[in-house]
Amino acid sequence: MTARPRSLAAKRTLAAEIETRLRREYPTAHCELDFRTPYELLVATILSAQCTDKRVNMVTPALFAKWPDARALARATPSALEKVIQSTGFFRAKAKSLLGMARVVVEEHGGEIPTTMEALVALPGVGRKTANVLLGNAFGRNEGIVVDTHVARLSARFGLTRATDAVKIEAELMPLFARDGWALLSHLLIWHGRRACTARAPKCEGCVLADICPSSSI
DNA sequence: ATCCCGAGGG
DNA sequence: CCCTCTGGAT
Repeated sequence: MTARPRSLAAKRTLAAEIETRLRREYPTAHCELDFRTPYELLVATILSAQCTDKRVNMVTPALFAKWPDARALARATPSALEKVIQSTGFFRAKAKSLLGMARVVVEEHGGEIPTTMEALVALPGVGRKTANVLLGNAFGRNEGIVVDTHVARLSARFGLTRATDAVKIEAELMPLFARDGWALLSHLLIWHGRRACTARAPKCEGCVLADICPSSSI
């Protein structure tokens, strides 16, 4: 347990220590979604909202066998698609997103998933979080830190950020970490947020960051 | 009951 | 800023 960092320098020092420790704690942290192409990762990521990656991985093999790329998916009927993805929840909204996404990809990008933040976010059902996952994990880009609820909560607890809006949190967070490796860093923060730094009843005992955390209960 | 690596819409 | 969309796991 420590005081909340005040200066930019103090925040950077804390951020670097957090990253070092998390890299050591989770040497094999990686994206748990199964995918072989950018198209597959985009579909899987859209399906992963409010759903575990395990469950997404249970439905995607059938989905990709039926609709192996955006051109095929664009021709799917909503009911057939809904049937396949039903167990991931929000299935009507997700089917609508997937179909709209596939159609825009075919009509405006020649059937290939676009590789820029601007074009990705313009796709139906694709927000900043999903776009960041694609950029980091499918295109090897390094354009930002993925800010989801876990990253938002964890960085707030460490006093690294004050904003509640994801875009502002990202802007506050990026200057604090080294410029390379944001994709891996995002995974580490999310991973730790899910496993230890949970929303309710965080597992501070045994947390590798407890002694440098301003919010730790121990 | 409560939570899940969100996005769109009012 | 609020609400809604949904099934499954715990």
